[in-house]
Amino acid sequence: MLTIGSLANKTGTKVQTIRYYEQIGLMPEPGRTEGGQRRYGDDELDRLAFIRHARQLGFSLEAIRELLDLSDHPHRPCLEADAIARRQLKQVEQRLARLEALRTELKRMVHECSGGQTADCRVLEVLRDHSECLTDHDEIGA
Amino acid sequence: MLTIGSLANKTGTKVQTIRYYEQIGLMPEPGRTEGGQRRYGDDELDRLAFIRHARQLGFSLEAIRELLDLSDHPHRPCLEADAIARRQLKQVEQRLARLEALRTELKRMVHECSGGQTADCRVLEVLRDHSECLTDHDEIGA
DNA sequence: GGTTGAACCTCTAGTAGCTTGAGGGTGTAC
DNA sequence: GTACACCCTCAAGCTACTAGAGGTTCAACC
Repeated sequence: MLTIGSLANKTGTKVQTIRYYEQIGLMPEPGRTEGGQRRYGDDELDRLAFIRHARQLGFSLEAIRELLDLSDHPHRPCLEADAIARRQLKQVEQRLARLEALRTELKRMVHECSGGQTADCRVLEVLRDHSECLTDHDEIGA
Repeated sequence: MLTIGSLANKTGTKVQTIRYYEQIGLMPEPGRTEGGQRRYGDDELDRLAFIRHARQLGFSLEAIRELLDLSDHPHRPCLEADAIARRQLKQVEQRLARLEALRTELKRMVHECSGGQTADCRVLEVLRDHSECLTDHDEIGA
């Protein structure tokens, strides 16, 4: 039986985060001691490890909810899980493309900085003059 | 003189976002008509364009605040602006490295999916078994 | 001059995915 | 039996916006 703290340690999660996952129904309500402290078993450890791993891969909590649900029904076809992963892969590739464009522009800014006064600063100039910019207008979130 | 709506159009910003920037002090309080509607001039247009461009490059609002401040003092040395940009570049490169690792793992998951039952699903299996995972434990935000 | 309708106003609350803090109770080792 | 690390709940805060309610103003047209 694990306390919430040791579960947190084993999974690289913060204690508050575990309680948060319970609150939103991603983790089940665990057993409690007489005094009301949570105690966890191996099932919960596995489930939390699954969640954290998926989070590290960038899956949203909603996607993880679906994946856990699929994982709980081993006889359903796995097309759905596959679709979720493909969606995630696509998103990752889009973000990569955007970040690569940003890196290019940032590198250009930094390399052209003369080290003089801000009046001549290439960094500020580039930011001021949007016309030199390659990136498009729509999305911002990285 | 521009209304908030046309300023929004010209810069690819939402009206609410402009008001938000004003609220947090990133945009100045503009002049108003007798009826109380905001009216903007070219200075504000430039400032907002600067902000949006910097946001597209992934700078945080706090970083942008510093950059605007530097931009307002053309005779200060530009080392600071350069440092902010370098910091940003570093962050972008870190995120790129992480995303590339994610892409690799996601691709592996997706390509190995057999299309059978969830019980045999490679996607879920990989998520369950953290030991196959290459990514490290610390940061999660993409 | 009157009327219409798009665009404007303020204020509040919601989004994701947590994190932080206040104020207090529990469990265990010595 | 007492110290103290750990646990509890509840509420609020974070970033960077976005959405909606309920009401007002502007500009064009007749």
